[in-house]
Amino acid sequence: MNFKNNETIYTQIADHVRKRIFAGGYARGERLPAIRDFAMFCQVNPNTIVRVYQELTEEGLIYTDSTLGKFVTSDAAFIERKKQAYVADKTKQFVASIKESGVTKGQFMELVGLVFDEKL
Amino acid sequence: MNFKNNETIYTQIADHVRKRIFAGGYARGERLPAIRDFAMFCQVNPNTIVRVYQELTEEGLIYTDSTLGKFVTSDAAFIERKKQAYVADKTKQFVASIKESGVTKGQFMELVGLVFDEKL
Amino acid sequence: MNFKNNETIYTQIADHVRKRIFAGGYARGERLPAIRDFAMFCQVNPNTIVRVYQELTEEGLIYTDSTLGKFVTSDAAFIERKKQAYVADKTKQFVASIKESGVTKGQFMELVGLVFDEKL
Amino acid sequence: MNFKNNETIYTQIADHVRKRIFAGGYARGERLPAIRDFAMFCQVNPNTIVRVYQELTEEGLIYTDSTLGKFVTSDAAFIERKKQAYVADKTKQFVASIKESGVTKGQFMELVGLVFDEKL
DNA sequence: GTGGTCTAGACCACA
DNA sequence: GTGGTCTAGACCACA
Repeated sequence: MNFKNNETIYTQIADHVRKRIFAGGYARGERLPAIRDFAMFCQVNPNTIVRVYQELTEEGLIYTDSTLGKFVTSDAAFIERKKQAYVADKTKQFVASIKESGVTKGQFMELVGLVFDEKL
Repeated sequence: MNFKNNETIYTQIADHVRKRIFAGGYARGERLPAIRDFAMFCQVNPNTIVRVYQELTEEGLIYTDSTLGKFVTSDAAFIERKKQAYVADKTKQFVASIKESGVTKGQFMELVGLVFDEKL
Repeated sequence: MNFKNNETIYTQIADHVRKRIFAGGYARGERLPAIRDFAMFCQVNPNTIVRVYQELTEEGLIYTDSTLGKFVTSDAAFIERKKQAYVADKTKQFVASIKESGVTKGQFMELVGLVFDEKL
Repeated sequence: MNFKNNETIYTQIADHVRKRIFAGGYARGERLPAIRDFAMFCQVNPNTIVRVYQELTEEGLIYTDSTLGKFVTSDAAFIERKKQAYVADKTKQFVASIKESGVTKGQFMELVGLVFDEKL
């Protein structure tokens, strides 16, 4: 994982896990990586991962089965709703931001399409 | 101006000014708000604005006429190039990030279109 | 460190560190003094050192390992190139300036030689 | 005249005049440009030139004949002594500074020679 | 303890 | 009034 400078590390990792849950990379009910392992993998202090899991727990995406570890919620509909909300929210923020630069819809939609297909 | 928590204030303001230059809201050659005035307006310390203007100066978007103030560069082609690069870059980052959540191209393009037209 | 009046403190310190890197006094890969320590040593505000390190970071001479500190780049060839450029540049500026006073080459070269050997 | 950022304008102008006196570009006894004219030429506030002339007056290089203007001293020996001192002093400062970067005498003398002849 | 950001406010050069 | 530098010091994320 490479981290950006201008955003806190724990939010970057939280976002990464969230999206992986949305995409099914962590399936519903699946056990998440142990804090220490994940910290090692990210080359990050375990406290940082603790904070990540806290945040996702507050959102209801994961839960703790004490001693067994952290698990993705098994409520598939809930995950789907969160995913739709997340994507819509991020997209609104991004599009609102990019529109401030005075780009036209045509140019922008074309750009998004090309970028999605990794042709640019 | 309302600031987000998880991003530094100076980058948020810098981004705002940058986009306004791209959109022509600050025209080429136009004088930018004085540091102290802008700081008052943003309810922020003057040093924070100093940093914003420093960053934009390094990018070549603005320049200083000491004692007269800060001005947008008058090189329109340069601004246009920077704008294209900015929009493409931000879009690449955003789309790459959003794809991690497992969204399909069809859904996403439709969403972007609706959001652009503020129908959502 | 004694500072001259007519040049900003941060440029004087930056220049000092830069030259020390060139001379190998801070070896490649070596950790630089912590911001607060260096500030104490120079009897200067920590923010001033922040600015010094920022400048050297932009030049590529040093980099940050957040929480571990600041380090000299390990690219020896890069340092050498920067050194040659620095010495040539400063020398050009100085010689051009001193020539305006109407000194002859002979006198000047002799003077430089004596001064280099600290015989004057 | 182009001014550097990191040195005050009045010292830059003062240095320029000083060196021109040393080189005979302003001959001994010659009248210096009127404050307003010189200010116009430098695109600078008249107060700045006032300060320049003050400094040179304190050094004894120029004097004021009230109502007639500012004149270069007619004491040629004095000017010569000042010139030697100036060149020696600046050279000492420069060489001491450049030696900190770890350059060898041979390299440096060769560089100075080339630069003096504008072959580099 | 490490760096990064931000504030409140002073003082300077220049116009 | 304009920007530039600097200080003293707080608070934050991360290890």
